[in-house]
Amino acid sequence: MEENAKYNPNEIEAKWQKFWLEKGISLIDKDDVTKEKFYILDMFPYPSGAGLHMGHTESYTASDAVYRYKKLQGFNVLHPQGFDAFGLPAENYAIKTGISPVETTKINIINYIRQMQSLGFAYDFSEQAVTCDPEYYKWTQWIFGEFFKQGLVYKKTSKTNWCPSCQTVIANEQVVDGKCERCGTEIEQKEVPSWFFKITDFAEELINGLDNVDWPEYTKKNQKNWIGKSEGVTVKFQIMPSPVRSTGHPLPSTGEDECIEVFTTRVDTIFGCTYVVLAPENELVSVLKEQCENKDEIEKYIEQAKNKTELNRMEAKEKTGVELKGVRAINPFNDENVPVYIADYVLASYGTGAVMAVPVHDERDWEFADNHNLPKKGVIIPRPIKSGLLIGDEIDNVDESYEHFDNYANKKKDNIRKGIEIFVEDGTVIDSGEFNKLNSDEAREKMAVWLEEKKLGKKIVNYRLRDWSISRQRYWGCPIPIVYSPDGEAHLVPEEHLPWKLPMDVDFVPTGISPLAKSAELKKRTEEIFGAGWTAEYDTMDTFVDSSWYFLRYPDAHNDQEFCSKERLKKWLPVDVYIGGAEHTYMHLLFARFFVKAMHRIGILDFDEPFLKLRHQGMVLDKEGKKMSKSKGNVINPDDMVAKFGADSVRTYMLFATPLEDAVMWNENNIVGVRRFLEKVWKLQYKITNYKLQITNKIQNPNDQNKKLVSLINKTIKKVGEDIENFRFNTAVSQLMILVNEMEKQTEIVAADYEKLLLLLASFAPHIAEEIFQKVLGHEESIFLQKWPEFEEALTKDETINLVLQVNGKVRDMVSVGADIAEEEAKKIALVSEKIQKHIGGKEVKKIIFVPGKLVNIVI
RNA sequence: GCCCAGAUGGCGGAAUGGUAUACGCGCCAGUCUUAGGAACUGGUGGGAGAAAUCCCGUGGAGGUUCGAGUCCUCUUCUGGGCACCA
Repeated sequence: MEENAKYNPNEIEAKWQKFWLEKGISLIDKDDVTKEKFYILDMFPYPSGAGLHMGHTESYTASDAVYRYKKLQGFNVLHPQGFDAFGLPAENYAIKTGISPVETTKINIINYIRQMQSLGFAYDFSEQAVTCDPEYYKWTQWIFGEFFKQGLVYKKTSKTNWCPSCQTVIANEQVVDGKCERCGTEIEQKEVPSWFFKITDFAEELINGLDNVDWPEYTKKNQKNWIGKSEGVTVKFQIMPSPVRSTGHPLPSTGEDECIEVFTTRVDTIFGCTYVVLAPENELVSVLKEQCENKDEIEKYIEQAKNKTELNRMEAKEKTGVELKGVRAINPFNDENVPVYIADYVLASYGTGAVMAVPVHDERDWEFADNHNLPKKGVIIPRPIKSGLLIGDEIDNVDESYEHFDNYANKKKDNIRKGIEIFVEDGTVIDSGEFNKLNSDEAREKMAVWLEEKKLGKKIVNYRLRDWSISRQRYWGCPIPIVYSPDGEAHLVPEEHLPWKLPMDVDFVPTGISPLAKSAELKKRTEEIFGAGWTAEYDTMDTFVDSSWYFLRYPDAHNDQEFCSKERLKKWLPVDVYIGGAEHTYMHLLFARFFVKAMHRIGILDFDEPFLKLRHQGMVLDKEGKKMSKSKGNVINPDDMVAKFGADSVRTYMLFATPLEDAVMWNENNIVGVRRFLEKVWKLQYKITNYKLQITNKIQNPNDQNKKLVSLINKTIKKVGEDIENFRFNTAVSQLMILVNEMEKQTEIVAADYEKLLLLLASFAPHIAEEIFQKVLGHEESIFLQKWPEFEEALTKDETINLVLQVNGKVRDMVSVGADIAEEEAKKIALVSEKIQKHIGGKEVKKIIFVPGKLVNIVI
């Protein structure tokens, strides 16, 4: 070993990457029963032409660190990677250049794998999941088939979001700000036939399952909000002819069933209802308008509403609407008749497509009432509060109870009652007959019972979640395995014909018709198998379908009999840790959970949550904290960073800069810190007492001089392990820095200690650890086949501590004492301290607090 | 508007209710060097002071506590998400 051999990352990194590959260090025996399994999963990337971005780099570094740590701990760790390879960008590129997506995808995947290996990510690439590979999508189609057989798939024509640029339908969940998530074009409304997955069937399970997984709380909350459960009641408002009806003709007879059924979560406010609103699309409107004197006006409004996209309706500043003049509705609770409106702020798709409007207790109704000069009436008032206690329940007369409170509360109550002030919270019910004095929640319960007894309504649960539309009029996706008989009936493509392959003879240019419709190969194949006149489904699947089950494939990716063997499924699933971006808080995670729950219900899986533990990585921003984007020209390429600083430095900096879930500002000036740290680790090799020293886990004759080091090593082993378990990589790295700084101060270090350092470092900076382990310490085996070092709990504790002496909570002195100092002894020491005495200043000591191992606080 | 997350030195950040600012960057001084850089050593929250030392300090205002960056209430600002869901 030359004394002045420099740390040259580019040289050693390439060398060890080759070594690991050749020795198959990252390959695992998936049927090994001798070790406990651990499945750590990354969100697989879309293989774009731009290559891996820094966001991937961060989360894959984190998962790679966990992988290496778990492996050293003796687990059999599955750490797979694949590619979400279907999708629009490849198709758009094909439209532009004429190069087939098959080709570009292949090239991009090779590039991605090269980049991942250059960063030292230890993926087992022998079993990948590549969604555009027929070997993979055969099983996407098979699962679709199972869902189909179980009635979890259906086809319907509906008003859907149409992207004029992509020439395709997209799901509600994929509309961002009313624009296409992928291309940014404004979405239009269009009637398109589409296949749906019945995800709404699983709404309740999708909410409940969240209780059993270790996910960030905000992710769970977001999933729940997305599903949007709301409990309420339906109420039937009987329709009656308007007393102001001017045509003179009698109304067509309205049977008892001729009702407007509204949905509300706030039935406690129903005595304040001053009008009823129907969505323009509500079926009743077409009947009711016939009896209205302003039929033309109504029809015009319906027409307008139809042409508006959902976005326009939502964005409209003013709440528009038209009264159905000639119709009134009777509030079953107080027999009042109120006017009926149609307005597009009411959505046909939610609830019953009709609402009762209570302006004083709902902001939207308030606004609409203002615009149309409708009356307002308040029936819920804030609960009287006295001395912090709710006393509303104890009071017989609500008015009287207010006399005890200040004018503000009194005035507020009056304003609400008169309809001058809005109040949307729960409170106490007034002016509501037999329901007076109840709290909102009690009133809701009693009113629901009242409705159900009289058969005027019932409790129902509503979800915001809608079924998942999966049809796409695109080429580069998984073909939907459906064929149509000449009479137009849909049939599942039988399993023996799977994979139902994507034809190759296709013109990509979008015309609004699915590209597959133009394939002669597909037509020929369909007719040969099924008979003349049969046609194939021309739509392909949403790529979110492909990514909803890929984690089930990894353990057995080459299996052509099953999507995964029963044994491997049982051994490996569910995923222990899943790391990926917070942008998938809604869609991908919800869809993947739906798939697993549906497969569980069918009996294909014996677990019903895919990801036991989930962690998100933050965004990688430029050094000014701005998002990286092509247009800003601030995109950083991982290749350049690896070339400049070395993979180990890039990896370690990624983890050190900030907690995993926080945004990292990529500042090249700061990487020098971890680079210096690695240089220090490198130079420590020249302090080893004897390169050939036998390695043992025992401490070599600890003497007073290295006691501190021994303790520090034990502490570091403990902390780095705990930090990795808890995804606190930043503090793990800083602890290693502290250890290295201490080792540097030693005139010599023993090889055993150095080796421990390397093992702790290996998860973050694998190349330098392997280099020193083999080349300096002379091992002939990879460091990743070793064991995580052990520590002794007793040695992690300091023998002496700095006992903090406080007066009234302020630090006044500090003395070095034994860590196990007793209370009496500590108090005695505190009281004899000159500084403490000075601050006591002869005053009476009221109390002395002692915190073992920490401090004494004297209270005067 | 609603929901979620956050606010700590010049900067990234650390801190089971118990020494606020670990670790790193930057900066200052020194050693070395023809010089620059690199490397190494020491210093580095603000204020007063020759010093000992004292006072103030975790967005703001209150509160709980012997003791609050940490817990509670209100508030301001920033970031992210959702958007008429009755």
